[in-house]
Amino acid sequence: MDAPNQPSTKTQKGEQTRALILNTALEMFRERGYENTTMRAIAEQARVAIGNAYYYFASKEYLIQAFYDRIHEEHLAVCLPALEKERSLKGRLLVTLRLKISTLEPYHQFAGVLFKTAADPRSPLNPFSPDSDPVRRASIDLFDHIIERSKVRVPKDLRVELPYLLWLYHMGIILFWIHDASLEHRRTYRLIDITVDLVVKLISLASNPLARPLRKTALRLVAELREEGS
Amino acid sequence: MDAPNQPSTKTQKGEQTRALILNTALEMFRERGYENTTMRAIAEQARVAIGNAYYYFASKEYLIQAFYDRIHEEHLAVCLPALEKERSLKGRLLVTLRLKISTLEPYHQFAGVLFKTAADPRSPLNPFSPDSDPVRRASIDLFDHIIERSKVRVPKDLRVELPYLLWLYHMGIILFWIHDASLEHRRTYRLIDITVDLVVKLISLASNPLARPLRKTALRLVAELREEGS
DNA sequence: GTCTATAACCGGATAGAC
DNA sequence: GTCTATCCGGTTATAGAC
Repeated sequence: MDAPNQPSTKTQKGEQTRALILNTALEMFRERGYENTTMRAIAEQARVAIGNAYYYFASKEYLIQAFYDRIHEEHLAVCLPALEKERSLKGRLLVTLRLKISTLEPYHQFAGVLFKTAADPRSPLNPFSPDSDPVRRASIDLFDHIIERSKVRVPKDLRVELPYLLWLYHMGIILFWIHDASLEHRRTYRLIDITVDLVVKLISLASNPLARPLRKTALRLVAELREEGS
Repeated sequence: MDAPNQPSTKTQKGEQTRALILNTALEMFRERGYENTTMRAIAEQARVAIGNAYYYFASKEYLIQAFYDRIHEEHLAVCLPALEKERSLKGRLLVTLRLKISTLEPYHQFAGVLFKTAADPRSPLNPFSPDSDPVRRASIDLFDHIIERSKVRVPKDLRVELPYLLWLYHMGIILFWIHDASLEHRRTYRLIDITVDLVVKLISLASNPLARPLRKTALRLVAELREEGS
């Protein structure tokens, strides 16, 4: 079952061409920014016809969707090995978030566009949209893995929602990073240090049996907000 | 000192033309949405040349900036009288937020675009950008007024940051509303009810002398995040 | 199923005359 | 302040080749 934006690159060659176009585009985005890179220029640089670019990517925005996938893969590649050495939840979260930011680093100036389109509820690039389902799931799964293989014990009800909540939190960090103009994004790293500490403490507090009623209420609210429609 | 996007409409006639274009645009946005309304169509409907529209609004997006101003004015007009009858902080926040949503109501389907552009750090429409300074200040001032004329007592350090924090909170509510597809946006109103209650309780907790150290830490974090640059 | 080449459409934005 | 003409780039359409 292919997503509508992934026009079934069935053949070997098709796969290659698709990758070629995407790589070319991402490189150009990094170097000159998104707006300054025209579809014509991407096609020319990749030495394909412009129609071909549109054959693989329904629109310029879909190149961004593909970028999400790419980033997630790269992040996993560095993150999973690093996680092997960390068993505390705090350490695991720190590693994950820091590596996420460093993976995104080369694209900082281009990242504004990401969230720009991502914030439109009708855009397929909205991380909550159906089109983003696969990446989002994969990303949430990572947080599930982080909890699962850590030493923490959390109550079942919280355990279920926690990966999603941590994913939301991580989106917040990225949003901050996008706006962060400090040198080497030190403020983002500082924010990570501070908030990871808070988050872990909060989880521990919420796991206390005494906090059960409050936790139930809070989780009901969360569940309600996640619902779609009516 | 005029903002760069407000090309000094000094003359009577200029003021009129500007208003005409803006009104026409907003009406068309409401009826057919932002993307489906072309600058050409706006100009035609308003019976001005397209170049003239660009004389008053540097880009199509700047019409949105003007929309912010307009909404804020309308909100104030209904909100201030209603606030006269409410002295409790909780009641005042409820009134303010509910009226904000109802003021925005006619523009719900067009609102996606707002946050779309608003999320781009380089966009002048970003509510944190210098161009948005006047509206943002005015909006934060409203929250200052809400606290000031209410019965609550909050410690000085918190008092200073509170208007900004409440403004942020209100932005979060709007973001939720934009994504809210429920009938008559009931979920947003429910969210307001629940969270206003939480917020007020939290303020009261944070005002407790025992909470002083924690409050100091939290406020330092907030202050740090607000800083610009380096 | 992939891919090319080319022309055309559409709408945001700009230039320069008046 | 206002207009017309033009540019530019995303996107589509066409028609055909491997």
